[in-house]
Amino acid sequence: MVAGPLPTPSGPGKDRLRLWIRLLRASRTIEAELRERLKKEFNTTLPRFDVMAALYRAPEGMLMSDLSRFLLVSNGNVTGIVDRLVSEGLVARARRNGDRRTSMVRLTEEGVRSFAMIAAAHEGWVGELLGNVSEDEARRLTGMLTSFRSNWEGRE
Amino acid sequence: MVAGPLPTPSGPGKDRLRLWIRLLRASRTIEAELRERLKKEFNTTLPRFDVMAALYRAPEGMLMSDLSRFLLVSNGNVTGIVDRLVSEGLVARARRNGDRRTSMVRLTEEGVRSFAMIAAAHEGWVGELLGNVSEDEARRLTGMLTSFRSNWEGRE
DNA sequence: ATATAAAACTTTAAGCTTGAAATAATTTGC
DNA sequence: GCAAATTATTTCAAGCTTAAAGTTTTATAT
Repeated sequence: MVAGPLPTPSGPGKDRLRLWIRLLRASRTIEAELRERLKKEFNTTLPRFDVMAALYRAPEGMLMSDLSRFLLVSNGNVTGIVDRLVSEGLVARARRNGDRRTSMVRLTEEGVRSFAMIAAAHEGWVGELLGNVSEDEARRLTGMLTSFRSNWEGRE
Repeated sequence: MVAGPLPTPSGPGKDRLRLWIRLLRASRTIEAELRERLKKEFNTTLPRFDVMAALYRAPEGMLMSDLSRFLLVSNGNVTGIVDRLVSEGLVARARRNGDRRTSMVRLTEEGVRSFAMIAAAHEGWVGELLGNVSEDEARRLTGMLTSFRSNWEGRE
């Protein structure tokens, strides 16, 4: 849904539709640029970066279900991404004694080192790509987005 | 990149990073909900909807390359989606006399009817999902997003 | 004219994504 | 204790996505 159904929609509710289209186009444009740079500079992907970022925040590890809930993606999806990260030695699964259904997933030492480097570049890129948003404006926008995010928290 | 590298980043440039994370989470949350409803209510997908929306705006048709540029996705991607829409009778390709490399892609009559129905529901959903954003706030947010979109237009 | 380059698409391989079905382990209700 | 339900995860099929390589057609430069 990058496009609106009509060139310039108007009428009740059209302002929200237009907002949604802009929001989506903005995030897709930035996302595409970040994905390209991750590939070119670090030979990695956005989903891998997402998973590693989540794990970096949780040194003690996360359950697969926590990961998928946090990343807003399906369970099966995370399985595949983690599989690949494990095969590259960036992530490790550890079976737990308590509950043998679950496995704690965490970054390896190499994973931590690797992510730290990528994250630093990533932050710089975002700063660059959003360079024409002033810090003040960024805070205000963030506030507005947060306010309507709260309507969604815990939904299902 | 739904997650930040640290729970609460702070320092120079962190406001833009936080904005980006919020932007991405907001659009992914809404996107996921719309995708689910498109599937449940109309047995279709977001990419199909995107393509049809673009074609609905252009009754005379669009070139494949125009479509992919407009939708911000790769050429090969559009080929597959259009293939499926053609096989379902919603879209038609028409070879042009002038340049035999290109084909004009357009909605069929059934495609137009189908899209009109889906688009009406879609607009309602967006209105609902962004219900707690006032119309005025929506216009202001749209303006802010547009201003930094302009930095990207025509980039490559 | 004719090679060369450019343009418009399609194809391909690898990976991402979902929803649904399948497995396995744990918890709950009798 | 044991069947039934629940929970955590993986597997699967279908479709989406990209970048790169391949095809066909058109434009350009000798």
